[in-house]
Amino acid sequence: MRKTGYEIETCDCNVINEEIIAQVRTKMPDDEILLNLADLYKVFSDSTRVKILCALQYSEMCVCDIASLLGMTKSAISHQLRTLRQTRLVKYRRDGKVVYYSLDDEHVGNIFEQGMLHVRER
Amino acid sequence: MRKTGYEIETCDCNVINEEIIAQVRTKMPDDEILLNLADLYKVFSDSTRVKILCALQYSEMCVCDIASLLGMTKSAISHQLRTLRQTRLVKYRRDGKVVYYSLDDEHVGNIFEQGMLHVRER
DNA sequence: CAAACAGTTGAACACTCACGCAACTGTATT
DNA sequence: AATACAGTTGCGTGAGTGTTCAACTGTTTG
Repeated sequence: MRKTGYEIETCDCNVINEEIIAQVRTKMPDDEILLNLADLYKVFSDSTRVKILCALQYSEMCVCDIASLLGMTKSAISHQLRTLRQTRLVKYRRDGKVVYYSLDDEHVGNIFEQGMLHVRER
Repeated sequence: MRKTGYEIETCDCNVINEEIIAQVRTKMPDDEILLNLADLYKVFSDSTRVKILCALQYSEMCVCDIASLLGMTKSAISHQLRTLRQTRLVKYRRDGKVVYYSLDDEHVGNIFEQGMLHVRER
């Protein structure tokens, strides 16, 4: 995230359509909501995480198997799973030494679908 | 994006559930599709771009007015509009000196909706 | 207890990127 | 032609981030 804190309320230009600005401003969701929205999409903006989430749609999987499936190290996968855990998109269960991950959000599939509609069209 | 080119096909661990890996692999979409999907969400992963797209849902707007609405410079807005143009999420029309931007993709609203469902829940 | 192994974590590094600045283009007005 | 102004763009910068490496935790097995 870039904009840390200070939020300048000025801009370097004149307003052209004051009414439109006022109208749009009343209709816009709160800043915080839009910020959370951007943060959610940030999770989906890395191809490794997308692949992990996509794989988990079909089956719960352990770290080793995900790493093998994607041809990456356990460490790299574990780091990304941490992000997915923190945003509560995945959950896990332990079975001996093995940790199995699975989806923890019924929206993941829907979010993918909407994106796919856009991607497949071009 | 990190993974530039070389795509190592090995991982540092043993496979635990070979069958599951094989099954999931057949069901997964092509790598390229998932990469494009991540790139699409990357556009939505910045709060400035989210705000711009959100504002344009209610009305077409010129650069000055968007800058005024968001309290940012014309330059910053113009930079982000460039990204949105390149991904064909917005289009523009010129009216004298003023350039009006508007949404160029009927999926934007749907993508927002799915994200909102997730965001509002916690 | 020791060895083996699945998984996690912190530091370091390379790379990406949003923003402001300043210089520029293009259009309208006088 | 000159001025004014909306918008764009290249550059520099500071902040963020995905991966690797190495050291670690936790569990199982001999």
